[in-house]
Amino acid sequence: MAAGNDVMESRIGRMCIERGLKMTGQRRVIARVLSEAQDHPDVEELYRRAATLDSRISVATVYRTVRLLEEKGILERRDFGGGRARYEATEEGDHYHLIDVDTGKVIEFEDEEHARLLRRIANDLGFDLVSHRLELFARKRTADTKDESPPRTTTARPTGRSKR
Amino acid sequence: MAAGNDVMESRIGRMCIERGLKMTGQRRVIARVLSEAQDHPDVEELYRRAATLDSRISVATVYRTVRLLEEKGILERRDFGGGRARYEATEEGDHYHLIDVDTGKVIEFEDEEHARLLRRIANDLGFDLVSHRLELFARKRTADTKDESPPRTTTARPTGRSKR
DNA sequence: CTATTTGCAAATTGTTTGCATTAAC
DNA sequence: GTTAATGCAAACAATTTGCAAATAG
Repeated sequence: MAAGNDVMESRIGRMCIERGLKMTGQRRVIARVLSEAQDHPDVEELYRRAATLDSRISVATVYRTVRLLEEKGILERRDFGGGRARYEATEEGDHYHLIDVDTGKVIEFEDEEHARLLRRIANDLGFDLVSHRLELFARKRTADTKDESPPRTTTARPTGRSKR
Repeated sequence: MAAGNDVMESRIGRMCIERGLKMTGQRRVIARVLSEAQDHPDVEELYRRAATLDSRISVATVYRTVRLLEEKGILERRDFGGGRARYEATEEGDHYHLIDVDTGKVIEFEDEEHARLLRRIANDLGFDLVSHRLELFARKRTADTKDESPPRTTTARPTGRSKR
């Protein structure tokens, strides 16, 4: 394995540079943490992970950084309930989140049909869709539950990333 | 016009009684304010309106009351961004909100197809849908924008209530 | 060098809570 | 009467900010 795990700028670090952001030590660390996150951490958690890599970092800086990166379009803020904002790197194409109400685990999925439907709805009301928010809160299906949904074929599918 | 605007219990006031809640003066006032609201007021706004009708009322009571009514299923809490919770009376059938990003105005709409689609998505992922959240953020269509949506007929339609 | 960024602690914002007092039922 | 509800102010949790010191470019 060849991965300059300390010399090379993280993916998000590179994006920061592209946008002309000053790369301080703490910013680089936070960028790395964000680049490596496979979940949707809140600021507290980001701070914890960042502090592990470099202890001279403060929560205030984490707050300032995520806000900055959100403004730059590098990050997206999510609200899965529970009062604290959670973050994930901006990705191509919309995806949505299903939150397991029992475990808090977050599952991502895509759904083309859905995105189209929303755009149409806004259009029908005389608006252009700027953005939207969708969260499903659900519970793992119990073995016995019979399939009651229409027989139509599915467009939904998990994107693979599974979350805390 | 015949409307005992002070003698009769408001719609939500009646619901409180049905569920055996003790009807204090302030609770009655808050219930009336909620019953008459045609929008999605936050606590601050509810407090302002309630205080107009009866000044001996405190924000704490408004907070306690909306929480109570939400637990009782009489009210629903919404989050349209902006940090504060907003409330509206529980209604039959799901409806969604489109927030005009320029004016902050909220438009409600229903969409049967949509609700079905969400249930199916959860199902396909192996879950039973417990609840969901959907908000559209949009901008009034500029006159020139051509219709680019599929020619299929619409299921979305405004429910009539238009909001702040 | 100069403009930004950081740390720290204090400040803000939305909301909750403890406790003595008041009011429903 | 008793139990629950209220007001007030203090407590909280998440996030923001002022300012002097540190640092990237």
